[in-house]
Amino acid sequence: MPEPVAKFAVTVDLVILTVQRDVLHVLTVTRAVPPFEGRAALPGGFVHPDEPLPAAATRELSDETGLPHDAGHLEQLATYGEPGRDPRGRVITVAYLALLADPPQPAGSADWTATGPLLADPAALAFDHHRILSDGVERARAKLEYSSLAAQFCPPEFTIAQLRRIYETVWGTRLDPRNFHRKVTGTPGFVVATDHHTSSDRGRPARLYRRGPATSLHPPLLRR
Amino acid sequence: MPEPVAKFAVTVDLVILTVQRDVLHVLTVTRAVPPFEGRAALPGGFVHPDEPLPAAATRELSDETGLPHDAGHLEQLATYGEPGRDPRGRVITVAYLALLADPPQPAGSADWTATGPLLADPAALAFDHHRILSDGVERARAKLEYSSLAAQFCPPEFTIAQLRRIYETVWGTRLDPRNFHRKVTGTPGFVVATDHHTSSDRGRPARLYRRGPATSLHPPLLRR
DNA sequence: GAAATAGTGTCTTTGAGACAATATGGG
DNA sequence: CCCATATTGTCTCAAAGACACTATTTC
Repeated sequence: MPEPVAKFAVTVDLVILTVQRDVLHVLTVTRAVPPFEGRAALPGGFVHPDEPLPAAATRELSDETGLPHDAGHLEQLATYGEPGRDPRGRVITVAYLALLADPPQPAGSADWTATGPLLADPAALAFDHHRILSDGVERARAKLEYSSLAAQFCPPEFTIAQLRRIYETVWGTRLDPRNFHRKVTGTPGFVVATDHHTSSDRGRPARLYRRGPATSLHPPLLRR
Repeated sequence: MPEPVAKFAVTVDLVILTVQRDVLHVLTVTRAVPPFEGRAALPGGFVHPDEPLPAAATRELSDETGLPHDAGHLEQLATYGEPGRDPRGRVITVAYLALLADPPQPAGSADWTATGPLLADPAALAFDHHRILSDGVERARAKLEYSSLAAQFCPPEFTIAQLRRIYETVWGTRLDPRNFHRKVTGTPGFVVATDHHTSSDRGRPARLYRRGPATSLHPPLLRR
């Protein structure tokens, strides 16, 4: 006796993070219709019938940012399916985490929002998006420790100080510039030196680096 | 113009790991019907209409093992939804990872299978379960480094040597018993000493410990 | 030259790894 | 006693953190 198989609406929601002016920002959209009309929410949308989940995430990402499909870093975060998380009915959402370097100003009702106030107020975002954002930010924080992901927040060429400010912004800590420099340049494959330098606004010009081939950091760069 | 919302069958699949006789095992079921009839698969089942995802995972876990709902460790692993991963149609599965200490022999067609051969042969398991198992084992391996999860593979009271063999089994490495002992007993909250001892089969009797309150390890216990 | 930032060198401390030495049970 | 395993101690090395010092730019 085969029991009837329940079917569910499935969406993809995106936590798209970037660092702007030394503040961690997330892309939000303002909801134009109930429920949560006028409230900020994470961008997302329904998965198409024959669409792979990563394809849906990539599609939403470029729709919302206007960036090409291969821009930045994208990984699956987690899946949220509490009955009642959407007042309209049962919706299961697969959340993805994206990290971008200096993306363009988005079109439509989308905008970059500082994560600080959103994390402090559990009701600032619609649905259970506060929880999803919290999980996304925590994942990003944790991965900076043992992966080279921080460089995904930087443009193709960047200084060690820029990379350090990424860590300081995401972690909310201070790092010793000198020890950080030694650690980063001493980890094989993390960054690759170019022969370009910044035209310094103040102080000695800094060498520019590119992302190296390494994906994981051994030993890790631990938070205090 | 609201586009029609596609609906999907959603299942929960389980990677249930345990260590038996110094070998990492996973719970598998033998499929009784096509597709993949007679092939081993991870246990799982459809999510009920108003059932939270963790509830579905817990339900499947106790159905398959006969264990109470609060036994062992259970966490969400990842979600797999490739069109075509199930030949019968589009099915999205939310995979969970469970870690158990000396569970009972399961009933029905379920059985404990050594992970080694399953990981070596991508076609040993039905569907995309090879990928799911690989991800689950890799998650467990990684989490042993920076969490106290290894103790979840141990009975309520265990020796440091038992705990060490968990690490050696899951990682496939050798660890120095003396350095491991210092590290584990020196990490606050990882293990708590009891005043019980083993009745030694050979050698000096070992003190028995319980799981401590700590959940994360700082600094981590890194693989070589 | 003064100020600012980049980058190097050095010392101290912490913790991992190697391994000797000691403790305590069973034959 | 001998053997095996548990547990402690000691030494060495690698890497993190503190911080003096040098380098190179703008003003």
